[in-house]
Amino acid sequence: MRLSKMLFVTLREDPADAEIPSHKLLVRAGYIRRIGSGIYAYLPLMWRVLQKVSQIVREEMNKTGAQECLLPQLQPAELWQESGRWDTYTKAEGIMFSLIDRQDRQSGLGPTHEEVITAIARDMIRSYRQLPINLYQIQTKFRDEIRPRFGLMRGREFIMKDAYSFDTDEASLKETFQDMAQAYHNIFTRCGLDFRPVDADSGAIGGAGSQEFMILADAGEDEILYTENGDYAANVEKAVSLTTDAVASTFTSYEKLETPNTDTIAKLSETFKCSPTAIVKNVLYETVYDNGITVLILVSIRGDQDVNEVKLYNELVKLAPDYKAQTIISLRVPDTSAQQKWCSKPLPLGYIAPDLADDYISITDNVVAQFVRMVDKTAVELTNFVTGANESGYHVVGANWGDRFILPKLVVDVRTAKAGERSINDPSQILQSARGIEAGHIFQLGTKYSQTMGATYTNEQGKSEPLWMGCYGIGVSRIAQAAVEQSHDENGIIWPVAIAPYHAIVVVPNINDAEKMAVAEKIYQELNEAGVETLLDDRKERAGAKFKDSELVGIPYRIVTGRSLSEGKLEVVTRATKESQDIPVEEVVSTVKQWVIESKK
RNA sequence: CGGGAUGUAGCGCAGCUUGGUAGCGCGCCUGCUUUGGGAGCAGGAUGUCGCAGGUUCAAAUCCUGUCAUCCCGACCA
Repeated sequence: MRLSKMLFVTLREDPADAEIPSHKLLVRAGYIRRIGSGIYAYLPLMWRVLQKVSQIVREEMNKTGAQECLLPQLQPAELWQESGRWDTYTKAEGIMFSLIDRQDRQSGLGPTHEEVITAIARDMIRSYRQLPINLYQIQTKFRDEIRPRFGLMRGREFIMKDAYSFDTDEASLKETFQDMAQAYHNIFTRCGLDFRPVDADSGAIGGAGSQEFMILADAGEDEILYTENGDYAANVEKAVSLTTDAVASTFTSYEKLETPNTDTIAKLSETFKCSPTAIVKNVLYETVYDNGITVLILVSIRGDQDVNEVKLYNELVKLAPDYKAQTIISLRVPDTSAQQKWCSKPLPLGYIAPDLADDYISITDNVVAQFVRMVDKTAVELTNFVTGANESGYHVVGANWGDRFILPKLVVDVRTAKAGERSINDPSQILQSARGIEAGHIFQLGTKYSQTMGATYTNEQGKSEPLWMGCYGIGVSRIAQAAVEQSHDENGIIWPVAIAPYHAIVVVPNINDAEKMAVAEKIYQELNEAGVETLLDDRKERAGAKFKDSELVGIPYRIVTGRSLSEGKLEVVTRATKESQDIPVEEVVSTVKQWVIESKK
């Protein structure tokens, strides 16, 4: 491709609406343009990158025996009502765009395709002889993100590969899951990315084991904890660790003491000169289930620990049947205005004890009149601990479970693991922290969808069994931007060769020099014929501008028909290392071709 | 949805306090010169000042409403 003919517009200044380097660079280098909030046009250069990524994904998926197909984006509401996800996905804070057509039919734009694929499986899979089978597609997905941001990182419309597997039983599903984990490993490696697979929370999609593939970058929205020896890696939402030991309490007898202005753990530990690990902190949460019932939760946890809201969320989902609900709509620490809706009298904030009386909750419709009391494992073993006295300005010391306080029946793990703590797999390993961009997520769904939607097969004994399902996503457009986030410098993008829009660019410093132009044309042609995807910068620009652009756009190899041509040589520059070398004209094509082949290994 | 901010030329911004009929840089077009690190000179084109009301002789500027976008939070397969 000749740049003079290409839709190629670069910007000298950062766009005002971009925050992170990858977003700024993709816009500046002419890869993407914003059309609406969270909606982007993929311009010619970007489309080539996306196709490169897609092709790698496709090849690795095909290698596992998975089959490509294309599913509808416009999906009837009935399908989602069947699986029970219509309300969760469209209600209040839902993420599905929904619409009503002229026949008054309700549909949604697919944020994911479990329902569609399960319906197909229900219709088409009859026998164990057809299993296992794995179907995938690469296409645009829609999510009504509350707050799109960072360009393609969190868009409302984005490209994703999603695969759905069907197996006869759990063991077979686990094998498929392992195959996918390996395929993902291959995909990210081939894309030239620095990544890490981590244990993950399954979130709203449900299911058992799940693994995320994180592309490491400081701008990542997720924190991951891992050990140096690679034994353990998990999203902080899911991570577990060995806590530091509690320092024994110095109090020996139960006492209520006046403690004015000590409404935080820090102040309390200062006042009593005691370790935060000798304190039981009681945190109040408010959750709303999908049937409108509000429940107040009191979590007791060791003073130095923080509540992990994802873990807490999962514990509360388990309680949903108790309230005749299916799932949770919201979970938060209630602010003053939220408290007013159910509080019968002012809460002793900062001084709450595990036995805060239920009569703080006024009797109202849709609000459960008792607190759900939970204790985190870190607080269970504490003795003679310090905690609130349920009265502003007072704490109690020397308290014990089973004595002054009843140990809540719900003993749970809802603490946030932190860097610096010991690994559960190998206590000699200390957890490290890194930021990551979630670019892939694989789930073992089990029979959740097949059961609710009646997708069954007949086994060898002639008995009808639900299909065992797995689902496997990869953010194709997200990978493309994450690659830039991970690999750029002050001059622009540095694409890994495998996903660069072009491998090489031939720059002619002065197109008026007929001889140099002729050599450039020839090299350009020969490179393309040799399979090196090459651009020719034949624009009527000065050399400086062309060099700047080639660096901004991030093409791996630049070939310049310049001064050294008088000695029969061309200057070849590697974008990533800035290394420059003069290579005899007749060797340039074979050399660059070899570099491209090498760099893809 | 809560908090904060911004909408003026293709892009980045000034002008608004104190109303007087719109400007700068980059980009774009033409010509000449220049030609290996975002060139110089000369000339030129481009605006419903987000939208709708209102106040006023007069509104980019003041008032009211509304829409959009971005940031922080909540949320997020």
